[in-house]
Amino acid sequence: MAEKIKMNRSPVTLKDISQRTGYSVNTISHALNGKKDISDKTRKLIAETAEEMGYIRNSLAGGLRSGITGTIAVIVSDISNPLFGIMVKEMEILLRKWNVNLFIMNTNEDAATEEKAILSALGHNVDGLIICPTQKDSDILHRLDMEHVPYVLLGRKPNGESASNYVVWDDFQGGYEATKYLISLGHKRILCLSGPSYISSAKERLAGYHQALYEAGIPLCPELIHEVQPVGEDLKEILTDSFALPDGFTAVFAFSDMIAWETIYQLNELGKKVPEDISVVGFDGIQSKMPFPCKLTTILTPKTKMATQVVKTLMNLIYQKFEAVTQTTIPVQLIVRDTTQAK
Amino acid sequence: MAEKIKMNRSPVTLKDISQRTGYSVNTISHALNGKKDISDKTRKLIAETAEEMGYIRNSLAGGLRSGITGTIAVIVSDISNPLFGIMVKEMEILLRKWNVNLFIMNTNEDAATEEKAILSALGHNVDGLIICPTQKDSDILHRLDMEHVPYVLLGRKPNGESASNYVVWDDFQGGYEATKYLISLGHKRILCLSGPSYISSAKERLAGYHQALYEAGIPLCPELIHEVQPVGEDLKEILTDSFALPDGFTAVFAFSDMIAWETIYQLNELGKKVPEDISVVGFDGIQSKMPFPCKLTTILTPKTKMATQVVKTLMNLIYQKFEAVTQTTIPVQLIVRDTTQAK
DNA sequence: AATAAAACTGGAAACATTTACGGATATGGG
DNA sequence: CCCATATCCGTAAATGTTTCCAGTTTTATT
Repeated sequence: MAEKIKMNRSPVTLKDISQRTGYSVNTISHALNGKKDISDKTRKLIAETAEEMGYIRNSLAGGLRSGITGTIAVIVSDISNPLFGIMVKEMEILLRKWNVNLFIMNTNEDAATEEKAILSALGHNVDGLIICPTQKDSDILHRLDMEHVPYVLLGRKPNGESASNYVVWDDFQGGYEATKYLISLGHKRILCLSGPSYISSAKERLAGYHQALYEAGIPLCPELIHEVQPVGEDLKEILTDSFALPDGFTAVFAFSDMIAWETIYQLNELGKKVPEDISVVGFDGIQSKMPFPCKLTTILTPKTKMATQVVKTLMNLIYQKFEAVTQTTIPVQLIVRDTTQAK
Repeated sequence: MAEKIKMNRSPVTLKDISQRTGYSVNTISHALNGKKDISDKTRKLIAETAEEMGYIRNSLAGGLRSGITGTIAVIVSDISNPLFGIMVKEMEILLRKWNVNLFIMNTNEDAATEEKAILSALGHNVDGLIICPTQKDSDILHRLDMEHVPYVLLGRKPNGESASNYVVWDDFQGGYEATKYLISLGHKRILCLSGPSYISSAKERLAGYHQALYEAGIPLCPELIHEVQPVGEDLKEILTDSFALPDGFTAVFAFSDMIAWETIYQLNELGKKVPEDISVVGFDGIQSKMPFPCKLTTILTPKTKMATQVVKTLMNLIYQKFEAVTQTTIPVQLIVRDTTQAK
């Protein structure tokens, strides 16, 4: 952070209002904040003068003294991912009602960036954090625990036996239902395009996939399970290789809509039609909030509900000091559309 | 903002480091900030002690005294719109290098919300703002001018003769090229799905549309020009009505990719094929950053360039006090893909 | 060895607000 | 009329940092 050449605002302060009205700075503060015993007449006069003079409360000074800054940091992997965009928007609108402002930070799934972001947030004395953790082991969350900073994990459960508060979707259920549905359509060779195994949601979706296969008595084929990158260049190769397997594959379960779309695109490039040749199921249901022409069969994850629940949990932690651990799992829903059909 | 029950952090302060090392608070501050003459030995010792004690600079206190908070507010209509998501992400990553944090705020294209957001940002003493203004007349930008708060407009030019700094795409060029291209394919009845006329970018795109028609000697049909809402329920009606016109239409120029996608979807619902029956051109080129299966012909607006330029302009304003007005127009590019064909 | 300059460090004020505490005036009941 | 209580308001300390001003020690130069 370079050096700013000179201060350019000279905002009106409580002192200014004090001089104008004749009341003490203290009284002004109390009047504006509804504290203490101030006569209605005085309160009204002060409020009007403040308004007239264009007073804006200085959150830095207030926060410094009181410990409440009215700020929350939201730390996600990638705000340009509509999944996060939708939720962050929802949160921001909710929080504005309480005059709480949002810092937004991207980790890019990098642990060092995550740590830097969290420390920076702490330096700004945020009242709390909402974090979609990278889960590449880092002890930064422990630090938050140590310092008793309220935070809620978004979409991913903590590693190990941590008692962090979190809100997640039912990823196991989603993996299970997606796979079971494909099986019900007669598919047996289901390519699974998973996420990194250290991320809890990917782990659970994969467990759901396993469970569905197991219940249907279909043998598990490790060569049909791949970890792909968010926007993977390796996808084409995976598809080509999988077609070359002895039994090939007839369906794809992708762990995000982004991956599903990319898969459909690559399948087209390879001359395969969806759903005639290959069925594809996604995960997220981003489409439900955005009008894309391609109607993807997917697992719908309720994003508004998630955003609301996360905010509610955090506000409880901060303001009610509701110390009990709150861990919420939100059910998901299979949405059948146009990218799947019976084999 | 409710009341927080009690302070829960007791962070290590300069005073703590002072007591541990025996140096004055003043010296600690200077050592950590590279100011004044501090011996390398002392500086190193202080830095190590700070590190060891887990010191985090309190930006509130620092900002209060120095006037520099290391925060910037980004105010857009809708962070869940990937167009903004992509740019905000880019900005955040750029600014993190200077240890600058981003407040994100949604206006939802509402002037009152915009004003509230900006005032809130001022209360947090942001060093500057990046604003995609609603342009529904409000004098809030004047206030920023009055108070000499650095800000840069994003994607929209100021109303009237304001001397605001801005970075925009060449919307006129985009509107012109999109229309000209459709004309070159033999289209004469081009439905124009515009945005609100009080928004500068929409105005300019429409002017480009006019110009292209004019140059080609094609008469302007007011009934082919419609203002549509971001995610409009009225779209279906517009399309149906337009088909019912004496000469109908054979092509659509949509002012955003979102609208283009929605249009294609609705056209399919109406039994029309794209591009066989109707050609569609979008605006934004969101697809270029996201792998959707539908390859839309569109006007590509360089988003990374925009984000970089906005940040650069703002940083100049804040730190170099570069008072001259900076107004940048970034060229756009027609990308021909699969939703257009000759008539 | 004297003197100037450079290197190094501290004290205290300032930023704008909140809060703990206490003082003053008015109201009401006995 | 007196005391208790409620109502209304002010003083001063506190938050953690930066900055102004100044002081002391060390090094370099003649």
